[in-house]
Amino acid sequence: MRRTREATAESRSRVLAEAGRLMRERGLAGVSVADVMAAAGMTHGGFYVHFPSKDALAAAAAEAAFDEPLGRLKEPDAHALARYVDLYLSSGHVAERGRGCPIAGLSTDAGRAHDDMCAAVAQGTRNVLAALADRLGHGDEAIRLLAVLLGGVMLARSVDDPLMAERIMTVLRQSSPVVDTLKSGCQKRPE
Amino acid sequence: MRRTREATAESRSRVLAEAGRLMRERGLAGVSVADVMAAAGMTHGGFYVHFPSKDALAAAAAEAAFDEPLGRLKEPDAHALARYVDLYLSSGHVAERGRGCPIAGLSTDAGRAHDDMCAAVAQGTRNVLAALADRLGHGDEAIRLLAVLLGGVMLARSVDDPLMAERIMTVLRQSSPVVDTLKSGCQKRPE
DNA sequence: TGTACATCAGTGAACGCGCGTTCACTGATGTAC
DNA sequence: TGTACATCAGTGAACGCGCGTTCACTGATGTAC
Repeated sequence: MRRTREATAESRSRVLAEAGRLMRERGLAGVSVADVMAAAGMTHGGFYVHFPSKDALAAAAAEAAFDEPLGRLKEPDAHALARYVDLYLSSGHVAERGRGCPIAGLSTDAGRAHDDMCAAVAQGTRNVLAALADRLGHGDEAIRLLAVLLGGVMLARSVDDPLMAERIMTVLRQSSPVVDTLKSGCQKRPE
Repeated sequence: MRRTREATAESRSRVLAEAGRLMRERGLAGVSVADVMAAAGMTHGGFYVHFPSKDALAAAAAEAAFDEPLGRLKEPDAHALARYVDLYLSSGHVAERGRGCPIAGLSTDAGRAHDDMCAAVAQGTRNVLAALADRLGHGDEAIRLLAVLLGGVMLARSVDDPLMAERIMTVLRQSSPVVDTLKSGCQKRPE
């Protein structure tokens, strides 16, 4: 049955959010259109009202998945970057792939997917780098910081052991590159 | 028709090598048993002579994929670590996923796969960390170095732009953490 | 060493299942008057 | 504002395709004598 325009928009948002979560958890190929629709509280037939294909959903969901981290990085107060780094290098981030960094959760799949999803993740990644560079006042520092964060979480997930993951997070939080970067970041944007 | 024992072993090796390459390029779900067998010069029916299931192949291929990088890290001469880092932070490594680091190419899939592949990648990752720690004389330094390497290649692949990838590689090669780590590595094992 | 037979690596057709996509249908919403 | 009709979001069955796996078969290899 037909829904209100508002309800339709909410349906589409739920589909996007659940797709973003499930894709990060199970991978694009590991999630079916029916899975996503069921998670959003619908049946699979209605999917094509919202998206022309599964590939189009993947691209839109990948783009949408960057909204949350980019929003956090652009919060006006001075500690936004420190919070971002603390949350990134946390055991919770290692465990909760579905709600974690979309670069860590989607970039491997994006490289193998159709052009639209690949472009969405590439643009999102550049946006995160740009937001970090804005905070740090230096593009090279943004690259250094994001490499450590991304590599740290990938490494901690790869070892598949909570204790080892915690150690990796601790070492990287204490490591000079991250701390130095954060210090210089706070110096540049003390507001 | 039956083959010699040697030919059978070579067939199995070819299947493992091609599976490792294709899985890193296209992902586990993106490669069919028939694809792997065709790449190894056979038809799909013979697959089950060598492996009981596709999952078992994934685990065996993941384990085998670590042989090459671990071998390079354990070469006796003093520059093995420097060569490993130079090759890791190179544009060629960003582009050639099929022959690149198995952590970068397989860990995302491993986290979603059955236990055997997950365990194989986890063990391989720990072995790489141990080999780096042996070279550097310090486990924490191994974590810091591998995080930068892994994160750098993931980031360069994610932006999907050869020029940006080259910039990321250059920044990380010049960055103090990697260079410092290498310096201390050479000091500890000058032999 | 030579011979006869059993073994088994690899072939290619077939099966069954799940998935992306399509489609006829439903009934509440939106709109024209 | 109220009414009649057109629209369309969502349902659930169906289709076709690809994939993992099985199986009967082939013929060269390995082995027992």
